[in-house]
Amino acid sequence: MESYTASQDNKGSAVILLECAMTQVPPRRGRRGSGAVTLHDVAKLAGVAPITASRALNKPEQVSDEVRKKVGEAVARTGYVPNLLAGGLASTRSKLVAAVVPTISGPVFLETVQALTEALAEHGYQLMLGQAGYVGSREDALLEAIIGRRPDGIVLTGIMHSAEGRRRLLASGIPVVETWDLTPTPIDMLVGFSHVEVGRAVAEFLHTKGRRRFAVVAGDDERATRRLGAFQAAALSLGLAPVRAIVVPAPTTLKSGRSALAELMDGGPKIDAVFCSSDLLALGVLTEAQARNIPVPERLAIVGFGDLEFAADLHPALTTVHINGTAIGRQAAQFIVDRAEGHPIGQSVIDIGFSIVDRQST
Amino acid sequence: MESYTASQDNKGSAVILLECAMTQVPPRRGRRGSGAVTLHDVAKLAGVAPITASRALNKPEQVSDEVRKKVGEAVARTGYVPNLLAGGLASTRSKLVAAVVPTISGPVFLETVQALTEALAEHGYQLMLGQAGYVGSREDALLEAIIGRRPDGIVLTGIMHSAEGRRRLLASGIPVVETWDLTPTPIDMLVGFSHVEVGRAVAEFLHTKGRRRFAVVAGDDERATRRLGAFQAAALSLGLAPVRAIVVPAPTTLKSGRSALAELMDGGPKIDAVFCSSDLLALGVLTEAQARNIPVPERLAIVGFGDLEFAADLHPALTTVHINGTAIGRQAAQFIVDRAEGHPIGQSVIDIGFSIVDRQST
DNA sequence: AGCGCAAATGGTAGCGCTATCTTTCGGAAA
DNA sequence: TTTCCGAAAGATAGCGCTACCATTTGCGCT
Repeated sequence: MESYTASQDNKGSAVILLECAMTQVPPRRGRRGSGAVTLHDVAKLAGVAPITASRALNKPEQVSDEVRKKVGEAVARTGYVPNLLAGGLASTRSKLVAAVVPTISGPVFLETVQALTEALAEHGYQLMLGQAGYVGSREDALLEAIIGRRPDGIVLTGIMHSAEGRRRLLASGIPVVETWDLTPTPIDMLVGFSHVEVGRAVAEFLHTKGRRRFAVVAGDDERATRRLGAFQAAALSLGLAPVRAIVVPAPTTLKSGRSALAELMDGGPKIDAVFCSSDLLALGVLTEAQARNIPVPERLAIVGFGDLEFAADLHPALTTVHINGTAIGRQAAQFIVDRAEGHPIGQSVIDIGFSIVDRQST
Repeated sequence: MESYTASQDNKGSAVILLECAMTQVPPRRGRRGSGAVTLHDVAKLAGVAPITASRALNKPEQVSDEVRKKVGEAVARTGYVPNLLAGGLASTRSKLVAAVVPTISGPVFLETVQALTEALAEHGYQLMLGQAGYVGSREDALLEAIIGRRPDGIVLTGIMHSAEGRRRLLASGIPVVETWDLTPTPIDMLVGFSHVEVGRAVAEFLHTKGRRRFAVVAGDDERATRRLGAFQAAALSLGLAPVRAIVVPAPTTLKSGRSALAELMDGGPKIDAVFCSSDLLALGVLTEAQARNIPVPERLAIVGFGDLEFAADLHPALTTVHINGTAIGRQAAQFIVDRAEGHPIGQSVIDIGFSIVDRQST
C-alpha cells in the first residue's frame, strides 16, 4: 500500500494554509439575537405590519396582490430566510420529520430513505436522520434528541424494540410510522411486509426449482432471523432434511458470505441451495463459489434478499427477493403528511408485499 | 418473477386492518401550545424557579446537589422532554448540523456521514440530512430549508457549485465545512484531498507495475472528471499512448462498468489496465472480464476508487484508492463543534490524503 | 461587628414567529 | 341612504426556553 498524505512529498496535495474566509455577520442590534434579517425588517421595508408579511409568505391567497408584491421585493432585497425554529415554536408544526435507521451504511434502507426525503420535500418537510445501530448509540439519547425537536412525524425502519422506547414515542403524541415489517401491535401506523411469508415463499420457490438440500446464511438481526425460521419450518413441512443455518453478525458483508460458504462446503452434509439474508451476503457466497470453481446455478443455487441495484448485473445474475423500498418510503411520507395536514387516513397498516426475482443464480 | 402481495392469496401477508392506536395527547391547557409538559411544570413540581430548573438540566455544575436531585425527580415523574426548538430560539444555538450529499444512495459518502453523525452525537448535536442530487431537487429550496433551521454548522460533501448558493451560505453566517475535495477557494473550512493527485498517483502506480496501455471508466461528476484528466496527463508525460476514456452517468453502477469494459474490448486499441472512478464500476469491469474469460490481473489490471468494504474480499481482491471517509467525517465534526463552542481552530483547510491499496487485481 | 465576595437562586425580558381576535373598509343588499 | 357582510390588514399575546441582570445567602477576612 502506498500512502499519499500531506506529510509526504506530494507537493500538490500538501496542507494548504489559508486565512479562514470570515463569515460576514451583520452587526447585532441588541445583545440577543442572531443579527439576521427578521420578518420585522421585511415588514418595515414593505411598509406593512409583521403579521401581514407573515401571511404574504405563508398564506399568499389571503393578501392582496399589491402586498404580496411588496413583501416579495422586500424579501429579495434583504435576503430574508424565515427562522423555522421560531415558526415551529409558534405554530407547533416543525415541518420536520425524523427517520431512524439501524445504520445508514446498510444499503438496504437507502432506497426508502431516499424516497422519503423526496416525497417529504415535495410537501415542504425536511428529514432528520437518526442512527440507532452503531456501537455506543443510546436509544434513549436518540429519542430525546428526536422528540425534543418536536418533529411532525417519526419513521422507524426495522427498529425500536424496547418497550420503554415505544412507550416514550406513544407518550410524545407524535405520529409514528413503522416500516419494513408487519408487527401485530404497531405503535401507530405501519407499512411493510411479512418476513415470515418471505421465508416460506423462498423455500417453496427453491423446492419448485428441484432443489432439496437447503442452507441459510443470515445476519443476526431480528427480521433476518424471522425469515430464517419460516424458511426452516417450510422446508420441514415440505419433507426436506433439516436446514443448516450459518448466522453471521449484522451488518452483513461480502466477507461473511464468503466464509459462510467456506464453512458450509468444508464440512457437514452436502447442499444444493443457499438462501442469504442480504444481497451482499449472496455476492460473498457467489464469490467464494467462483473461487472454488463451484458452478452456479448448476451445483449450487443462490438466493439473495433486497434486490440491490447490482444484483441484476452480476454474473450469473442473482435471484433475489425484491422489496419495493421506494414505495415504502413514499407511503410513509404520505401517512405523515396526511396526519399533519389533518386528512383522514384510511387504513393505518399497509402490507406492501414482495416478489421473488428469478434470475440466473437458481 | 413471482409476486407476493396483499392482493394475492397469501393469507399470512394480507392487509391487516386495525384501528389506529390513537396517540393519547394530554388535554390542552390553553388554546395554544402542544399540551406537552414544559419546563414550568417541572420547576413547579420541583419547587424551584423555571430558570433554576433550566440550569439544573443544562449547567448542572451551577446548582446545588439538592436542586439537581429535585429537578431530576420531577423530570422523571413528568416524562419531560425539553423543547429544543424553543431552546434553540432563545439561545441562538440549535444543536443541529446539516449535511448535504448528492444522494445518499451513493455508498461513497456513507462512511463520512456515519462518522459525522457519531462524532456530533457525542457532543449533543444532531444531524439533518439534505440531498442535492436527485432529479427535481432545487438547490435554493434545499438551502432555504437548511438555513431556515439555523443549524450550528453545514457540511457539504462534494457539491454546492453555484455561485449563488455559495453566496447565500456565506451570507448566512453559518460555519461551513466542505469535504471530499480541495478547492482553492473554500467558502469557510475544508477537509479533503486532491483528486488531481489521485489521478496522477494511480497512473504512476500502474506504470510502475509494468502496465502501458491504460483506459479509464469514470462517472460524469466533477471530481471524477478531475481525476480522469490528471490520470491522462500523467500517462502522457510518462510517454504512454493516449488514454481511452469511457464516461458513464453518475451515480455509477455495476452495470455501467460491465458495458464500459464491453465497449473497450469490442473495439479500439488493446488495453492492459483500467482505472475506474468507483469500486462499483470496478466490480462491473471485473464481472464483465470474468464473463469474457479475461484473466485478471494477468491480461487486465483493474483499479477502483473508494475502497468500499467489499473490495478486499472480491476474487481477485480489488486494488483501489482508499480514502479515509471516517477521518473526514470526524474532522468535519470537530471543526463545527470547535467553532460552535468558540474554540480557536488552527488551520481551516486540511488535506487528509489518500492511499493506493495494492491487492490482487493489479 | 462590619465588610467584601462568590455561589446559588430568582426576576425580567425577550428570541422570531404565528394563532386569535379586532378593526377597517368597500360594496352589495335592503 | 342605511345596513350588513366579508375581505384585508393590524394589534395583541403568547409558543417554551434562556441571556442577562438583580438579589439573596453564607462565609472568610480584617
